[in-house]
Amino acid sequence: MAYPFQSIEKKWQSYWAKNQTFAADSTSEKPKYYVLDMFPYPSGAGLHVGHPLGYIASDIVARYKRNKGYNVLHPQGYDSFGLPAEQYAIQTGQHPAITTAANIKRYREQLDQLGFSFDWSREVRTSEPDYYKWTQWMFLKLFASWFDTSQNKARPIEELMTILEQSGNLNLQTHCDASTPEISADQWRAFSEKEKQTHLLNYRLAYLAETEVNWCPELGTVLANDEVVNGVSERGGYAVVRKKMTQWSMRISAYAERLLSGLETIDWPEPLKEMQRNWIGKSVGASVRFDIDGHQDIIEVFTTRPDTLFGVSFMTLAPEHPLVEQITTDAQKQDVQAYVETTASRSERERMADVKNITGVFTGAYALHPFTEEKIPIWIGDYVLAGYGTGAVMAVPCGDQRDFDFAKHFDLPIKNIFSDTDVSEAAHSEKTNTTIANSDFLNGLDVAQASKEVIRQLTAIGKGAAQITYRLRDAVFSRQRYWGEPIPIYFDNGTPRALPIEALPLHLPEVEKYLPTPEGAPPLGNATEWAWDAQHQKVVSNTEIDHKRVFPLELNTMPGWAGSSWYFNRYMDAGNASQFADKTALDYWGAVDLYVGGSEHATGHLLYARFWQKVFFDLGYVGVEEFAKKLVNQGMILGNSAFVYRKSGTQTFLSRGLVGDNSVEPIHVDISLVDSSDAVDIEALKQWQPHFQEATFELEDGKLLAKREVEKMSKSKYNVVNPDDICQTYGADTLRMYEMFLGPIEQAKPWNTAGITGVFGFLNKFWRLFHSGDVFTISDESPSKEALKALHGTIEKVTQDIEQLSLNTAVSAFMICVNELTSLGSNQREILEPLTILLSPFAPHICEELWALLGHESSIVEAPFPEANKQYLIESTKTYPISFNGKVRFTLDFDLSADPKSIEAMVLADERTQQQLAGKAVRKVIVVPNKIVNVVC
RNA sequence: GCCUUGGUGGCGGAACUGGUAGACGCGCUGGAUUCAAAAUCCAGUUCUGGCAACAGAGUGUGGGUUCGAUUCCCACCCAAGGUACCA
Repeated sequence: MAYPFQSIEKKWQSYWAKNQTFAADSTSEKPKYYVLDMFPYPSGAGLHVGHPLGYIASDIVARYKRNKGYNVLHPQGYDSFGLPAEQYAIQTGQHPAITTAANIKRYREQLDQLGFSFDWSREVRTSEPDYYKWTQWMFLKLFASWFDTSQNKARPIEELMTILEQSGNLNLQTHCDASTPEISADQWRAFSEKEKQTHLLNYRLAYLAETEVNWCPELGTVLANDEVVNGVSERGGYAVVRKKMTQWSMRISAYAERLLSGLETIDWPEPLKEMQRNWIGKSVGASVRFDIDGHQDIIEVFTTRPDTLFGVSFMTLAPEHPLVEQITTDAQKQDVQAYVETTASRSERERMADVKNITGVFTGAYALHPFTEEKIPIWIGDYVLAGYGTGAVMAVPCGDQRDFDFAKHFDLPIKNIFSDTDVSEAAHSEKTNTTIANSDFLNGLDVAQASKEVIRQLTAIGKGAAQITYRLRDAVFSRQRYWGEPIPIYFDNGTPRALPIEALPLHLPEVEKYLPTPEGAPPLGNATEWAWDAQHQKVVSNTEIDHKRVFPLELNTMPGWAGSSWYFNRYMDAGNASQFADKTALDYWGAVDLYVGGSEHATGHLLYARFWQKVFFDLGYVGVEEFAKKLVNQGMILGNSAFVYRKSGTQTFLSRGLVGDNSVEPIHVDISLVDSSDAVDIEALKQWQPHFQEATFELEDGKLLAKREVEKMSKSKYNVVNPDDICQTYGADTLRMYEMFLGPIEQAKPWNTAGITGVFGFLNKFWRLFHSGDVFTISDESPSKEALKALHGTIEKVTQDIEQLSLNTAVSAFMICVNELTSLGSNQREILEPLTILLSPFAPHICEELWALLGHESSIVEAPFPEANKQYLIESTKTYPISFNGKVRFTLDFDLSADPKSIEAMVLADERTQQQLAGKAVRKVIVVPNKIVNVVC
């Protein structure tokens, strides 16, 4: 008989809810611990067994830390703005808020049945006005800030205005748009209000500018760089094209260096840090200015190899480079124009797909070498990207493979500037194994020395300087969608203006259609009530826009990552109506101590959240610069798909062994129709989908065998395992422990329902320790030494394992312990009481029940976590393996208090030693305490 | 190509700073209980040979260091994830 998990789980879940057992207190004297999960998007499909993996791990840590005496914050919420609800709204006209609320209700039911110790009183939903009010508030703070490079931090825009008032921007050190004009204080003062506002957009951390964006026509919106994968949209896989549009952006590039160096201070997985480093893409090198023969203009290039300056044999400009038109000679005009047009007509995707084809064209113009004054032909090539560096490169064929290939293809000279290095077949792109030659004052130097020297000389003649470039681009922040936070901006004669803070939240208006307007404006363009009455400080009907002081409101909404960039701070003081969180609460909870979530957010959410946190740290709103001290990526739980093979063009299905040379298509079938021997239940298959009723089946040994494959869990692959079903059959405690037992949490692993019986059996065995027959029975006698040893060894091991998040081995340790106690017949209170608390983070329901049966009234969350008594772990005698030259030959029992010398003497005195030696001399004896004795002979 | 992580039985996976490799679970085999089944319990299960005691091999491959290597070093192979005309 299985233990009554169903009634137990229901009982304690309602007990916890009723007593607010897990509500955290922000004013505790106890040390704090903040465990956070990445909050889910509540999709319509509900949870499958893969989703709760990370939640279970963090819940174990949360419960453990509570028992360890910490004040634990373990909240949960919903990232509830998002595309699926909006697309459902487009199809059905149902408001996304309704869909979202229904999905959240379902999520909550599923989460509750797993017994998580979330503090639901702090729940957040990014789509609720009392939450997104503060997202909008933060946007306005970003809008009202600029980055001061001299102080390396964000500052309020008013302080910049004071500086401009006093001295213009001539000596200003800031991170601003490349096209920002130089202005003096006089010029600034002479600016009209509109001119001032336009100028300030060059500095604001949230700014409106015409930028080249990733436009996805299918989705009808722009996408951030991290939402574009291989030239298509991450969601849906639709084509993405480059397009110039006026868009809101976040000046995250100002924080490139701090985002990079901050990684050194946080305990995050190395692969994830590496992804962020690559995304930020720091390159150290120099900028070099080349004069153009017969022109006023100069070409500026960025290079990571300034040491190769004397190896330059041509220059290459991106086809979009602004100088292309001006410098092209009449003779080359036609060719150049044709080339520029062809490249412009090609999508990003085509350009990427076709990187092996070398294309380019000569402009007819020449640049002049900064030292030798040599004439260098200027070419155009689409291997140079307009968006990186300066959009121009100095081509050094002997030191860069792409330059080499380009030179070979167009028969341009290849000058060798490396001594004793062959560059006839390929470029020498490594920075090692060579010294510089044929390079005037650089001859004989190595790469590092030469780089340093050439930068010194370039600086001296004013033709270059050391420079650092980052790949990180500013993040586009506008989305042409309905179901997102409205950007709290109105337009005064085309100039963007912040809504006053008191006017927040700026509520989403009702619209009739969730599609873009016929003119192509975002869905908010359909709203009739979407204008700002500045005088009365309220949103009014669009028809009033012509009136004095009524202005159009911004139609774009914020991207999905806006709300998730700061939610961890909101949990600290979720109910606060007057601030995003009180400073006292923020200071008390500080940073997240353990953050659990997927690595797919590496260059999205996790980068943007770090950026926002740094800005609000600079502005003094939060006290820590990195929001999460430690992060763990849980691996995916994969589904075990099943296929049957259909003979091509027929309705005949073959058992997998009969496929042979037949041409077949694999067809997914529902995994519930396939048993553990991979045989398909054909009758059930016919019931499942009608078209199988007319099918014929070719069997082997009377069975239709399916092919198995491990894939991502998804509805369309019919391989989803639902946690509800597992809870029904085995209970939540079994599911929790089994998911942990499956393997290390960082690792991806396939789900296999068959294995769950092991954990289920364990919990039943544990239950039976407390019961004889069906009667609760425990003994008040003193436990045996063996039982105490088993208990304390388990306490020691489990404590270590939880601290290291090695939860699979902790489950194993419990199994060993219970097996041992069962075979000892040990059911003493002194053993079972601590064991119950020890297990409670993993299997909270059964432990609560047993704890109550043990006669305690209060919840076990208040019971102290047991400490291992080391005295029980030390054995007085121990069996040592004795090995000869590393091979174990026999064992001997020793008193552990004996010193190594006497152990050695005993080994040598044993007659088996003499047998093993067979006359050979003993060279030395190695005694490894508690492990092994090795005799070297 | 580059970066990161990893490679251990039929399977998921253990092994602390180098110290008896394969814990724990699944599966499989045999047994007990049962009229029978489910459930439960007991024993066995890396491979090869042997009834057995036992012997030999064995942590992707090849070398090295060491009394002793899954662990450290060198070279290579493979897999997963990330990323790419980034100058």
